[in-house]
Amino acid sequence: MTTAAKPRPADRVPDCVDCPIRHRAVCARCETDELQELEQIKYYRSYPAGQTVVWAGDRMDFVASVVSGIATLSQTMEDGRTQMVGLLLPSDFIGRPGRDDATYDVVATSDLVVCCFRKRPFETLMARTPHIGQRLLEMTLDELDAAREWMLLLGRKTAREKIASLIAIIARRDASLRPTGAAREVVFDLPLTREAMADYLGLTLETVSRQVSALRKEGVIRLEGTRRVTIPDFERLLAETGDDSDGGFLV
Amino acid sequence: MTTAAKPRPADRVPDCVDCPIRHRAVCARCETDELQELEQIKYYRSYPAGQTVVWAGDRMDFVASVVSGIATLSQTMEDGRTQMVGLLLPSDFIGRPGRDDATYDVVATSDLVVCCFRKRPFETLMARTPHIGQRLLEMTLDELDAAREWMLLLGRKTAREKIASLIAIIARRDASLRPTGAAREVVFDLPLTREAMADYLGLTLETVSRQVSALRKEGVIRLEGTRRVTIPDFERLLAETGDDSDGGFLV
DNA sequence: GTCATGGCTTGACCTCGATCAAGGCCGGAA
DNA sequence: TTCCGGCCTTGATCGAGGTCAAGCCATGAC
Repeated sequence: MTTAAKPRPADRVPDCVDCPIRHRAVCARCETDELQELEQIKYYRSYPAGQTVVWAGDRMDFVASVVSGIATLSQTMEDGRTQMVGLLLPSDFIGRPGRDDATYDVVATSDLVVCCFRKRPFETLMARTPHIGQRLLEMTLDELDAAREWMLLLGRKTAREKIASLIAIIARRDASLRPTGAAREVVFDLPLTREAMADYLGLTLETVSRQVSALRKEGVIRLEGTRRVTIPDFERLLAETGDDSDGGFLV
Repeated sequence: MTTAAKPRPADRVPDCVDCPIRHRAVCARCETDELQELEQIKYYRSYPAGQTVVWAGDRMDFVASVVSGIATLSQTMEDGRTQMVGLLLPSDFIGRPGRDDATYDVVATSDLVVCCFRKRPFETLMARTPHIGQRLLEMTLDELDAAREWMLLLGRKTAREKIASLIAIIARRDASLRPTGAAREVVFDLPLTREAMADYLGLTLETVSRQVSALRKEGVIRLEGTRRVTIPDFERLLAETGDDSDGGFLV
């Protein structure tokens, strides 16, 4: 369906790292007109670390995709107990086509840049462009698997296993994992405060702190400051997660 | 897009209660050919209560939709700890297009009838029929919301709140809720054993039993036998769930 | 009838993680 | 420099829920 006559925007933005949705859902498979249409309804927003992007219950007139930085998705009970229900990393999707009100709080954990699309036009475009919907279905199914994996963690794992699991997941996802050090060490920064980790794991921040200290004292991890983590032996860490030896988390 | 010339199968199966996917995803919006195609790749299976329908890791060459009965979705750790991650009621979808191996155990909790579709043809049909994918996206997003709501329950609620929440959810879903008794009482049967409830709530069966007894002794619920529950005052039950007063769970 | 079985309840006890409290560390403002 | 506030650590204590154990009750086999 590619129109040869028109210039192809895909050529202008070959890698398109600035806008994951367009890259992952559209570039590779859709034609020029749709790309241009997406271009017209998109805009960028950025938030400093700590700022709330969306409050649960707010009206949302856009959907968005994380470009850089980290955000969290969380719910809070009347009495203040809060549970994080998702961690949003670059390329993750925010918002739900077909729903007008936000269900969760979205908070920027680090400085954050998102690529927004006005919701109505996006929905219209989606209705006409199956690829976008299919890509979204794929992403949603992945998120569902991650949520269910997390249910096992929240319901059945011990505090120590929870901490080990979280560290393993973040380590796996983190870019700096790839250039593995000579000694197969993994080094990365925790993108979350102890409190945020507690909210994610269904623990208190004191318990998080104690368990992190315990893992450090036993040599499962090493710490520089409170954020920078070195994992000398990834297998050993995995053994602490309680997961099956081989793969474990899909997150 | 309806073809006037051909007989419309939708007329033959106006309510189509025997096959929710076809009904909800297709009947109302797609044309004859697709309906007939679905017809050709579908078949029914039934399982007695207690039987495992699919084991995690099994190869799955079908997707399916619950026609009647109740099934559960659960994961088990190496040492036997298990966590239920979903409750499948009639019209719920089983399986994931694009994935060949089952991620979770599916167990029939009551006698169960499912409507299966051979996976490859279903995927092919889906690629050509946007409505099916859209419907599936909608259902998946709902499941994701339910899973996240459950994460709050697992991570932050007390045993008593968990039990109250589960009872409220089941009561809401249950058909016999509608013909509300004169005194606004709600009566229904728990479709789960105490052990299954424990697996769902991240508790032990003893704790479930104790908390159910406590709610009974305090008059929040009444019991006939162990399964049949009467809720004399639904508001009072809701007050025990820890949820916001108004709506609460979307499940 | 009796026996076995599966599902449930209840009690006694213990442990893991929450709670309460104090203090350390570090970076930024004055 | 000092001071302050955010973030983190550690200790002491408490309690919700887990664990272990005994027993109940209904059903079905024999």
